[in-house]
Formats: sequence, C-alpha cells, structure tokens
Amino acid sequence: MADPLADRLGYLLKHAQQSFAEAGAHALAPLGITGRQLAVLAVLGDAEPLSQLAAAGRLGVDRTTMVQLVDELEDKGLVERRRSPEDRRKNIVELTPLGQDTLRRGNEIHQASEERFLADLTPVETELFIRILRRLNGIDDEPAEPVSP
Amino acid sequence: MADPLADRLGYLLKHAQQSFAEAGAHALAPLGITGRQLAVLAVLGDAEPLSQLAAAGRLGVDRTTMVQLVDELEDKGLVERRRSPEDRRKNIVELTPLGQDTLRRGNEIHQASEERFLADLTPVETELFIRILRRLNGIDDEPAEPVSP
DNA sequence: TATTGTTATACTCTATAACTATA
DNA sequence: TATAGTTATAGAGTATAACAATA
Repeated sequence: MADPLADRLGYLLKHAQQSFAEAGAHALAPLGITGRQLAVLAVLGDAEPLSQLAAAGRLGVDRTTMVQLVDELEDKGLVERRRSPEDRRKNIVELTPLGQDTLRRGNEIHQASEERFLADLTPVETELFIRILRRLNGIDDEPAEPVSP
Repeated sequence: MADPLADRLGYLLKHAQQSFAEAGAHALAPLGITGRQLAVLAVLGDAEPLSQLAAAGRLGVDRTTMVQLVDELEDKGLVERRRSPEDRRKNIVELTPLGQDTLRRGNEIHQASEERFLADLTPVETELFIRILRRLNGIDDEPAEPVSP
C-alpha cells in the first residue's frame, strides 16, 4: 500500500465520518434539514423539554452556538422557544408538531442511511464496530442481557 | 441509555475522530506541529518528490489549501519548494533534513498516541476495527496472505 | 454575584474566482 | 488554451467577550 495515510487512524476516522456525513446530508435534503439539525431535534425531542443550555450540554456545543442552532430550527418552524415559568432566565425549547414529524421522518432516513453505509459489513462486524465506537467514546455498554433461564 | 445521540453512527464517528485528534495534537505539541501537518509531511516524505498539486490530491484538499499547508511547513523550515526542471509551472516540495527528522519523530508519537487511544481494545478488536474502517473508506484490504504450504 | 440567553466579533478551515507564469 | 501556483475573498463552523434580564 503506497499511501502513507491509509493506515492512519486519524485519517480513517476523519474520512469515514466525512463520507457518512455527506451521505446523510444528501439523504436528508428532501426534509430541508442537515444532519446536525436532526441531531438537535433528536436531543430536544427526546424526553422532557430542555433549556438551551441543557441541550447545548447534550450536544457538546457552547451556548452561543446553541442560540444559532435554535434560531435555524425556529425559522423553519420546527421548534418553539418559551420562557420557563420556574426560572425566567431559561428558554424551554420544544418541538412543534411539524418538528416532531420531521424528527420521526429524519430518524427513518438516518437509519436507512446508516444501513447503506454499513451494508458491506456482516451483521457481526456491524455490531462489533458500533460497540467499539461506543467504547472509544466512553459510552459504557449496557451489561450483557441476563441469559433467559 | 437516555442519550438519543449515543447510538448514532455520525455522532460516534465524529466524537471518536475529535477526541483522537485532540489527543494527537497534544502529543505532537512538543514537536511544534499539528496532526494535519504531520500528515502533510508523511505524504511529502513518502516516496518520490511530489508537486503541490499531486500532494493535494493525496491529501484530499484543493490546491489553494495546499499552498497554505506548504507555507506553514516552509516557515518552520521543514520543507522546501523548488521549481521542477521538467515543468517550470510545478513546485516540487521536498523535506529538509529537519523535516525528515520531524516526520520520523512525529510518526513515533503518532503511533504511540494511536496505541493509547485503542488501548482498551483486544488485539483482535483493534485489527478488526482498523480493517472495517479501511473497508468503509474504500481501501481494499490486501488479499489474505497465501497460506504457507 | 452568578446564570441564561443574546449579540458582536474573531478565528479556523476550507473553497471559489481571478491573476501570473508556464506549457 | 490549459495547467500549476498564488492571492484575495468568502463561507461554514465555532468560540470568546461583553451585555441584558433574571436569580
């Protein structure tokens, strides 16, 4: 292999991430959102409503970036800000019905895109690959399911 | 797992890449170069001398970006441009002795950084992980070594 | 005083367009 | 005319600093 970069972990990770992101962006284009915006919707639509700062923490961005992310989604009519009654410094950000629908459809598209990206792998390879990535990200795997008696 | 991003391939790839890049940047800091600059040195120092455009192709950047990358390395005294005698439009970029030494030491640091990053994996997992990444990047694995007779 | 959201600003990375010189 | 390198410029993406409202 003549390419001196081909074995570099950083190169492999970066380009895998880039080509997956490009494929995802292309797949999501009909919905009018980016992969990043889908991730924001996923965080905001996950469980109980979040403040901007709380959502920023989940996404790993700072609060000024979060302002812009929420701006974009609000401009598209996908989320709404409202002042928290308990702490009027906070904006609670909630998905609109359109946002919820977009999240649902985006998730389906993302899932299909992920499957296409991993299509060349065997099921065993796919599972191991995801598990390793989780481990490298410091996400503990759930304990092995208890063997049914 | 409450985190709605934790299972997303894009999130896992992006954050794995980022934390590895950060670790690498930290490890390379004593050499005074970034991971990106080490990659450029690796391409330029690999085999026969390359023009800027040829190197840009290997790195997957465009020629204007390559100008800046070479500028940075030239400012540090790690590479030198010279006009190609065969085609005076081309700059042949070669590593200086300092550049060669920096590449060698950078490779050692990079290798150690990679090993630390993957330290939690078993050797089998490590090999499979790299192989899968190569496959996802469209890099053909060399054919299985012929079984010794 | 500290926290949340916001704005203005700047910095990095990268690409596009236009220019120079060479072919 | 086309190609290689360069420059100026612009566009994402992100962060820092300062400010207003609220605690």
